[in-house]
Amino acid sequence: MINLSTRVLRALIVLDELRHFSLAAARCNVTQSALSQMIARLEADVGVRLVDRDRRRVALTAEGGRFVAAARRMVGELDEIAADLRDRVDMRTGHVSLAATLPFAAHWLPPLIAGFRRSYPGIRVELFDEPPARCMELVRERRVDFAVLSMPGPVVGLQYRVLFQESFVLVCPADHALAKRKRVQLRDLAGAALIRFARSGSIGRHLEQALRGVAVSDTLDVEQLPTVAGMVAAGLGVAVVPIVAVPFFDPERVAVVRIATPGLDRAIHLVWRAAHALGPAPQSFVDAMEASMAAHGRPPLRRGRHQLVL
Amino acid sequence: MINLSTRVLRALIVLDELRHFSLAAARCNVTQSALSQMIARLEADVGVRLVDRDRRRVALTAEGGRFVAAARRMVGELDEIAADLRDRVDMRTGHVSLAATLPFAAHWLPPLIAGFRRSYPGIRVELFDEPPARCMELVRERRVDFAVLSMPGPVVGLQYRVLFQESFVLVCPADHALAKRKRVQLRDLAGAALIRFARSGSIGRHLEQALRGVAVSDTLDVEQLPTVAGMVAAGLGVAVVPIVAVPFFDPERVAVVRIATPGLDRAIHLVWRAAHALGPAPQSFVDAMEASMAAHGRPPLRRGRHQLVL
DNA sequence: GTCAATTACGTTCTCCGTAAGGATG
DNA sequence: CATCCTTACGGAGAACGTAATTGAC
Repeated sequence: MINLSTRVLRALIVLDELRHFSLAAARCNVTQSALSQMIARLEADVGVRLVDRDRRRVALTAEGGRFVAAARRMVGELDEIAADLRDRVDMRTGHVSLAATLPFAAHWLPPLIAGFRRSYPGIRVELFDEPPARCMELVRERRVDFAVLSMPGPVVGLQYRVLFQESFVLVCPADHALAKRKRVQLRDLAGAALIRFARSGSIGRHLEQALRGVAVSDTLDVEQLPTVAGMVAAGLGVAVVPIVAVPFFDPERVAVVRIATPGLDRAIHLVWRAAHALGPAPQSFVDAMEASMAAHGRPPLRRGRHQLVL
Repeated sequence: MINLSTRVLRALIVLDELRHFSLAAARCNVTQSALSQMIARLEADVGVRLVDRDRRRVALTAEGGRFVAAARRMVGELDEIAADLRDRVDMRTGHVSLAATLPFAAHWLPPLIAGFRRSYPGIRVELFDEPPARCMELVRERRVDFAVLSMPGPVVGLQYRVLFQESFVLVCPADHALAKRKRVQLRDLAGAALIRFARSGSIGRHLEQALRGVAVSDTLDVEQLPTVAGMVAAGLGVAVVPIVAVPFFDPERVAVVRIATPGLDRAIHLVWRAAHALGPAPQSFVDAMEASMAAHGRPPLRRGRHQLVL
């Protein structure tokens, strides 16, 4: 099985173009002697005479002509893939696909993606907004490069690290008794009508534990965050939601109150395939995510036309 | 400009197939350490991580996948051209094209070509029967690999060597006075009606010099050898022709007599491009030509159903 | 004699193998 | 602790450069 280096192929191509050993050698940055040896070795390797060397004139044989044509195709292929990879490293082309749960997908990521696309117009960005379980599936299936969600614990085939600590807030009708408070404790919810959401999911379980022992007056169970937002706005009750969910709530009709109960925060993770490094574009997107959080310690959020500060 | 060897490409392809460094190394007949270094060097060369190495699992990155696809195309191209060249060296495929003047093309070469094609069914043979000047043109234009003809002298761009010495014979009507002779001298043609042919060509000039001083009774000038044959057969006169032309003459009506005048022979040459070696197939054809002459010292010729002996 | 490619030879450098190192399950 | 990839280091061989040689014009 023939082995040869692309340097030899390039040398042959240059020799075919210039038809002159010394000039070709100069262009290849080797001595004329080295070029002569390279071609001689190449001919020995392929077992055919490729170049007719008159002392005065250089020309390829018929076989040399066929070979140099193939050499051009090979070198072209190499240069093409090399340029393609360089483009990807330099972020001129590429692809990022990620999965995230609804609050991230709907309110945090859009401006971030917009900024990323401005920085790297050649990179295609693909976002899947799915429930956490499906997000993890997408990562494992290689459908996405990574996901943003709260991991319940280690999962085979996946690795993760903490992106930030997410805190929870109380959302209540603007005219609710707690609406004017700067901060509340979970036990302050005693007697309130509580809207619980996604009880089967990780948030639901997380909150259920935290609220154990707090005697609420009434509960409504729903799955989707927008439903919670509608209910609170309608005055049906209060809810405890992660802070990234705040933009779902109508600022005119819903108040947001920080919850001071310690230990309520939960970690949001960056999740990607085990044994896989992120490629240049995905890595760069992650960098952008972390940079956007660097100043705040959490994703910056807007509520209505105003930056949300708590 | 990236330089790498096909061995590395093959190694990467095998690694992609087996997804296991140790096994891939074994198949490549190198140690696992060597393979590891090869891949590491390759990654450094192209500037991108190509392989994700979990200690347990090996998988290509997105960039690695693109690169290995290109690697497969490159290696495929190489193997293809290598097989093609091997086929040509081993004479399984190839091409021979030659030019020759009429007598060679019409009577000497056909059986030779037939034998050659039996020996090498994959080789295409192309024969141009043209006048000498056109034959040389064809060689210079690279339309043919070589030609068989009598060179008047050195020509720029062409090189040649003697294939054999061609002698001349007298052809005369079977009832002619000289027909019974075993051999004649040129001066014996005095008083005979002489048919001259191709006076402008090399044969014509060659004979005109030789016949200077011989007082023939009459002359007819024609160009084409078949015309000479028809005239002699019709009893219009005698002619001096190269021995390879004998098969053109009707054995029933024309006698052939050897000419003993010394110095009348002329050399027939193998002519090919200067500064060019013959490829495998043309070289082999030339070998076959020379082998067919080895026993005779000249091309073997048939006249009617019988081998011609003079 | 000059130009241009090959050959000879010494040196450098690449690349492989052995062996130790480190991480993972 | 076993597996499997990486790193370290030493040696063998390939390839390059310098210089002498050959060959053509």
